[in-house]
Amino acid sequence: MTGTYARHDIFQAIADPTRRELLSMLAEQEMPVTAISAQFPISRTAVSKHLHILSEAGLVTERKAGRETRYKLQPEALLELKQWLSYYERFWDKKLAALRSFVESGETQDK
Amino acid sequence: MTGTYARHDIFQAIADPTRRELLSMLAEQEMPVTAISAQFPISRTAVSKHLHILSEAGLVTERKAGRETRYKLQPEALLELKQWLSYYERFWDKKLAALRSFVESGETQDK
DNA sequence: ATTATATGATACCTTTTGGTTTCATGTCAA
DNA sequence: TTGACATGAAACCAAAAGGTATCATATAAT
Repeated sequence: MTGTYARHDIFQAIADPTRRELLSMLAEQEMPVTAISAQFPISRTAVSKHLHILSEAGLVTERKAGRETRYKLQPEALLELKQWLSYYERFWDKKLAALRSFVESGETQDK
Repeated sequence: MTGTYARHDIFQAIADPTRRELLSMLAEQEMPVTAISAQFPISRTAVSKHLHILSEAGLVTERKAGRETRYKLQPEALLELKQWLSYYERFWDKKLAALRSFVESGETQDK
């Protein structure tokens, strides 16, 4: 955590397990920093830095409400990941198809 | 890169841009280390380390063939990522549904 | 007005990461 | 069997990452 939050992309953002936990915690409820960090063994400052990284990657939104800052999930940001993944899905689909036809041809031989 | 490759998970593995490039390069063809590293501006050793990390995460397979080691994509490993993502898809689906009904109710009022 | 709360900003520290260079080893070819 | 090629392994390095503690500031509550 560098202090100058220099453009983390979504892949880096979700690489950290703590940040993935943060995302799941913020999926259903909007929460302020103190309430969030109470759920973690690390300091409030550390949690706050993770939240900034997630925010920078567009995965959560920050909203000031009086003296607190409330965070919640911005699920649309995960679309980029979904698209990245979809490119590779065809490769595992291809392998599954190959396996299926192999099994089927095996059955044909047996009959 | 630590030398002792201590269990990288798939999220860490895909966090690095070089490693993501490696994956796309190995998606179609199986390739040996030297041929792979010729495509990158970094040293062969560095590429080799990235390949080990990907291999450890199950994203590529290593196969020794004579004096060379050939790598290729193991696309099934990405299933874990797909499952993680699918949990969040319902959140953005929910938002889309809310938006749609808002737009529709607006149209109703206009008529 | 004064105190307590919620958070951000800084400075600092340690470990991990991504990279390099050099050396060792196994394999192929002449 | 000697040399060239493909890799792995080790030692080392600078920068980034994750974390802490402390200080400053804005907002609420008494």
